[in-house]
Amino acid sequence: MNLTEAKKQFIQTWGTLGSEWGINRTMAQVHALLLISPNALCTEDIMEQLNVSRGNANMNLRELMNWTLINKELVPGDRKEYFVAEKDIWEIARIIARERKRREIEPVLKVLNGLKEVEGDQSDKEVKAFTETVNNLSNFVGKMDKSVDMMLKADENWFFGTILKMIK
Amino acid sequence: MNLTEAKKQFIQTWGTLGSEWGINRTMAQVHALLLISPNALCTEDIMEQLNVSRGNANMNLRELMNWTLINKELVPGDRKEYFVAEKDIWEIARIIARERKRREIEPVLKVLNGLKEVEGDQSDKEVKAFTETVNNLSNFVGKMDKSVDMMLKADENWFFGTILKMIK
DNA sequence: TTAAACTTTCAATTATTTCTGAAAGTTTAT
DNA sequence: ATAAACTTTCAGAAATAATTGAAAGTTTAA
Repeated sequence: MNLTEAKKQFIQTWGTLGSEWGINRTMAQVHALLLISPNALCTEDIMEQLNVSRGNANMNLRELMNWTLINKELVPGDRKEYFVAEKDIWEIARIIARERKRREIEPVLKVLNGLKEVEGDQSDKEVKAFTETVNNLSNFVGKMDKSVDMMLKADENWFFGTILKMIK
Repeated sequence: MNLTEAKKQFIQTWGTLGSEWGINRTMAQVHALLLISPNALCTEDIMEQLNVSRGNANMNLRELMNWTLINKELVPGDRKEYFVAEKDIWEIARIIARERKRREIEPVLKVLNGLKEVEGDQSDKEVKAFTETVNNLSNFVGKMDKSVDMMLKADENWFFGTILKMIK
């Protein structure tokens, strides 16, 4: 397979994975494009290569900056903004873990903890089933949260080294 | 907070989390409803409690069965089908991990491995950047895949015991 | 200043996903 | 057989999400 075809397939695959994970497809595609690009790209480049409008390109670049998955890069003698992606996969994984923890895990944990204090008689089976599920979930999600914290502090080799060692 | 209000909030929160993870909101809500229900519910119950149509209820129940997150339960002397959710959170986590691995990780891994064989001169920086990213990603996703395999075999206490011990 | 170069915004459009509900299909009891 | 009880299907409707593109906003150089 030639490079042009391979790039296309890579960008497409990453975009599909993105939507399956609740991430805007174009955002994932812009990220993919920058991931495999040896040099920084400007908005025009992205519009051209992905066939998207200026507004769309701008919006998704901004969002990728929010996630800190990409950075602006200034090219001397040029007024345009150029963008480069963080290339270290472990660093990317940490950024995504950190953001999803903040946006998803933490708010849910907060709600679950609030729901532990539902009033009612524990001999009522409705109440019992509810509190049991909420307690179990809150306990589980709490452990997930702590596990992500650990991963955020860890070094890649040590992390996978330890995890994969368990399998034996 | 009273039970009715708490239930509503729980179902709503779970539904929102579902959409953030690329899962149909109603499917997540049906799951939530069954998770906190002490007894099996029939399609009518779900239509009523979630205010959804028969078609919608049926479709999402079927999909939850596909995931094996819920099971049919027969009530003697009744022709209707009743549904119960798996309540063990660790088992639920394993089911979700297993399904997402199958639907998302494995296909991506396959594509990435295919893309390793892109033809072209490694002294071309475009080719070099592409193969480097693809190789790093493929390596990383491969480790993720193996980690999920391990989790699928593991016992909850041992798993979190080991993971959380690392944090110290 | 000011005008060119560039970025951001946002109302309107388009695309995608989800939902409805009635009809068709299936099963069971008699 | 057949009719009642129940489940599934699916074309069209509704809801949601993403995209466009032109106008407004901002920055820079001279």
